[in-house]
Amino acid sequence: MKSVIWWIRRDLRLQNNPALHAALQIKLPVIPLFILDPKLLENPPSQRQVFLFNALHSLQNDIANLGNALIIRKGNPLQVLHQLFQETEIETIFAEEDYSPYALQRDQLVQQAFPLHLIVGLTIHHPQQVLKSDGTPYTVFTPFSKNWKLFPKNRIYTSKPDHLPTTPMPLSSLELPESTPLTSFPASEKEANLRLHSFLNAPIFQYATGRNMLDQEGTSTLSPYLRFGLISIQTVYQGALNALQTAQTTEEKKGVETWINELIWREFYISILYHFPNVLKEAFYAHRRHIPWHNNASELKAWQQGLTGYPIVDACMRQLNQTGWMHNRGRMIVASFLTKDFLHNWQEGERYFMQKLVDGDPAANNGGWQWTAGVGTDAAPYFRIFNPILQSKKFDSQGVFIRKWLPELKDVPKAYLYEPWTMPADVQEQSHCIIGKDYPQPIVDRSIVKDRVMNAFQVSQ
DNA sequence: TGAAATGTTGGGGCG
DNA sequence: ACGCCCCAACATTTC
Repeated sequence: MKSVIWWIRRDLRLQNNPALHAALQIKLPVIPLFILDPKLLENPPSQRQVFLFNALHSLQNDIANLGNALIIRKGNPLQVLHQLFQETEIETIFAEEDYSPYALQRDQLVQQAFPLHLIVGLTIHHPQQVLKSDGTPYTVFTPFSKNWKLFPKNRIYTSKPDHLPTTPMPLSSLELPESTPLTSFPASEKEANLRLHSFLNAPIFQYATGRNMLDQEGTSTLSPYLRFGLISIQTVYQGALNALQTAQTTEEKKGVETWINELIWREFYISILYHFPNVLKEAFYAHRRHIPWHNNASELKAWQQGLTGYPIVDACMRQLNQTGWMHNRGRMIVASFLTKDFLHNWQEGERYFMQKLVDGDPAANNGGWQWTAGVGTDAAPYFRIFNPILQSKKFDSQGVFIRKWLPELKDVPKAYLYEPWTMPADVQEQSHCIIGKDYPQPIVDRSIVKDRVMNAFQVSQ
């Protein structure tokens, strides 16, 4: 008897899974397969990889509860599939389509050798679908989002199947190494659904303002779960549409709409990477590819470690280092700081974020960095420079966030918290925080920043 | 999904 | 009553 492979890549879930749904339609035994591709594995493992392994463990349990077994194999996907096709009779392979340059190339090679059916599911719309009237891709967000909203949504909603027909012959599977759970992001499909629910329950209605507050839990924190598909974007989007129906005030409606916009930003950057894969190597705009960056190695290091002397920057970086996640407002602040205040090449920041972020996704991460640096699609103008002091006063108005991540500033009075270098010597002593010893002097003199950025960007034109 | 500089307006104090 | 100045609040411009 033949079987069907459900090749799992970025869709580690049972509920509302279009690829699994398609595989079940065939009415043959299903082989749930995950391939550990050495090209995508890191040593030592990043927090993202730990999250992935945790999620695989969880999926393994969920699949076992359906009377089937998740098969994990290690190696080049072509070779792994070749081996499987020799071990057992396989009718076809179903997988959710992935649009990163590496995934596209990999799947193209697999398709030349095997019957691989790619199903749309990573995004609501295929990147080929939302195009300008002349057939070329959008490079500006607003018209993209308008058009995106016009397209009818293909809604395949499938609840968790209650049975997964299994092959009569057991297939061998790799034992996953034990990995400790990430405290901030327990990796299971159930957790993803819980997070969506609690977000839709209240925070989404204040999202328009709440999303900016560093000291509040105003965001969904779904990004790692969407990154690996522990929840479906369709489920998430439908939840938001339902919230839109129940929104009472215009403010609440605005909150929901703002969040939906963020989901569209996600698809916008996936689309940009799909149509312009070169953005992973260079700035989207040719005239922004030769900026004379300052690129100081010790400044980069201070930024990475959260030791720049600017509290909000350091707090955000330490949140990233410790949890593998950073608030979106924080990402903008620290990215602006690296690329503008330090005038450091955005690609170095992009790389560091990819190393550290549990939700690190090449499309969104690249898009965000090019946006902040002012070198990419629909980018912030290059002269838009975030003032870390103003930003922290605005979005961490009580200083709760700074104190949480910078224990050395715990006792610093609020009046000096945002600019600790202004503390008189006696106050430094009283608050057990000697500037230059317990907490660094600010590394860059912000009064030179704007001129330096303006010069660098003008030279590059 | 800036920030700072510059411009405009309007209310109140005051001679 | 009126003009003048000051200045905060808001709007516009500039990078």
